[in-house]
Amino acid sequence: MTQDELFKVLVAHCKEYGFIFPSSEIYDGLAAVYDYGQMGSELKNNIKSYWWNAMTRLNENIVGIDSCIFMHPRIWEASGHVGAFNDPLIDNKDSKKRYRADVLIEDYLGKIEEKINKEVAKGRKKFGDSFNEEQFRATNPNVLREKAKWDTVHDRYVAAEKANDLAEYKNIIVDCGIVCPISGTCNWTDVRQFNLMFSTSMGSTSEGASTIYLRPETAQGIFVNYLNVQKTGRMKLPFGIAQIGKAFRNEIVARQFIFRMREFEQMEMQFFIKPGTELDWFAKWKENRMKWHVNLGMGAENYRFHDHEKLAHYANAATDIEFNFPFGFKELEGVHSRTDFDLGNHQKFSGKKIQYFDPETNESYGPYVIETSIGVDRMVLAVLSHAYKEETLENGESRVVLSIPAPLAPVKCAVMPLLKNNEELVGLAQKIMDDLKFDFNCQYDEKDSIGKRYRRQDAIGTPFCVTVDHESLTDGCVTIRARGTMEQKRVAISELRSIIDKQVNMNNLLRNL
RNA sequence: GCGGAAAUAGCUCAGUUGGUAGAGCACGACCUUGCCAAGGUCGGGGUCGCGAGUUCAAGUCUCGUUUUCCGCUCCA
Repeated sequence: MTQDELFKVLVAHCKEYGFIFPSSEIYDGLAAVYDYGQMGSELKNNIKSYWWNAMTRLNENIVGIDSCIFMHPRIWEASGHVGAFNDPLIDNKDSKKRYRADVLIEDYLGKIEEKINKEVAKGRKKFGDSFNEEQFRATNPNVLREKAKWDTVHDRYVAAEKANDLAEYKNIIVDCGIVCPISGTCNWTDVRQFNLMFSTSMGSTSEGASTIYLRPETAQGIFVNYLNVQKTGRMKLPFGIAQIGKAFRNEIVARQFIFRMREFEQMEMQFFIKPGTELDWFAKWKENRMKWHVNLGMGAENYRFHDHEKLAHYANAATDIEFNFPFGFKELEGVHSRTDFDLGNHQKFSGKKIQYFDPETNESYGPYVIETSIGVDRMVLAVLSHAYKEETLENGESRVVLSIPAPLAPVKCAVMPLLKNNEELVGLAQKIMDDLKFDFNCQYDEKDSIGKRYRRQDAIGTPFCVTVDHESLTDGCVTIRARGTMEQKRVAISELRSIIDKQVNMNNLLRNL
């Protein structure tokens, strides 16, 4: 099976066994939005819990918050999202190429400048030492003609930009005869604005309403609460704030199942530090985060760092932790050194002083930030795509098994009576179920043959199956069967809890960090 | 967003030159069954993605639309 086929089969498996459904499916679905089903939400919760506890419990200087999706609109100006996420785009209908309309016009203006410069150079050559550039520019007809053209276009461009007049952008492009460099034609679509942020309005009356955005990242909720947390938590640098929450991006193309969705969930931690120490902390968090991933036991060879050569406007160091998905190594988590870009801008835009008074040096400064940011949905996909296996058994039959790391598995244990028409077996199985359900997510199943029930549990990644037979009624023992090896052992009912706990308890994972 | 392909039962699919929708698996009930799925009997389930049009008649032809997949594009 190719990786491509594997991916398709995985998507089907996710739907069939209640992990992930297309959103609004009975209404034909909604593009690039997916819902988590009864199994998927358990898996997702377990992943979040592994991250949250690793951050907030294992680090005394990291605390968690839960900020809102709605935030003051000015926050997105301060963060740079309003500027950077708003591009006027235009397509050439012949070459099918897409351009930024403003860039096309600026390039055109640049070409006119080039022409003028050429004329000036010609004049300089012609007149030699007696050349007076100012006078030449003011009198030469060729220069004057080009300069007039430049002025007209530039004025229109500036006005259009100021008024955000998309139709005028297109008029300028058409009027100037700007052509697509690929097709050479002037066959353009209308200019459209692609704002990656979703917006809605707050206020119940239309005249009193203001536009607010659904957050495109959770990080800003942490930055705007920096002062609150630092003061009320009596936090001293270095310290971190962790958060798990939904974010929304109106992606032009959202595809690859839950890898790129329009509504997604992030787990972000912003670590505040003294300026100048950022590269040390950056290296430390890189290592720390990689350890968290590898600790799940899905194979160190399936992860790699991808250091950014080209840095975003806010960063002075950045790396991705990539995972070997069925469609190749792709970003799973980002670790960024964000300098004081965010806090500094919030200080500027809000007018509130956002500084840290360092009691050791008696000086005040704006903290620097190391960010770790991981997509929960990508993490779910990483776990599922790694876990999915089709095995051929010794007897020639095949089984589908999800080798999900046991602490992350949605169901930890299935309890089943060997026969369903026996009141005693059913009664004992239910008694065991009632006992274990306080410690683990358990499933009771009495339908179909025992082998079939085992396969059903394999397909959702349940680490243990417990089977009650006639002997159990007298000897107090049951058969426990392991997902990975399919091996069965006879154990005392009283030991069940500790046997299962050993494998599925998340604290054992955390202890290895 | 552009181009191409696809959409029939929960799943995988069949359905002839247009003539009132089928199979296997799955699902439910009962029987059978002593540990790695698919034994028996009976049963439920589809306005063929949605909306128009052509036609005496549309799952089938035409147009539109939605969703998915592939390629391009985009991804501070």
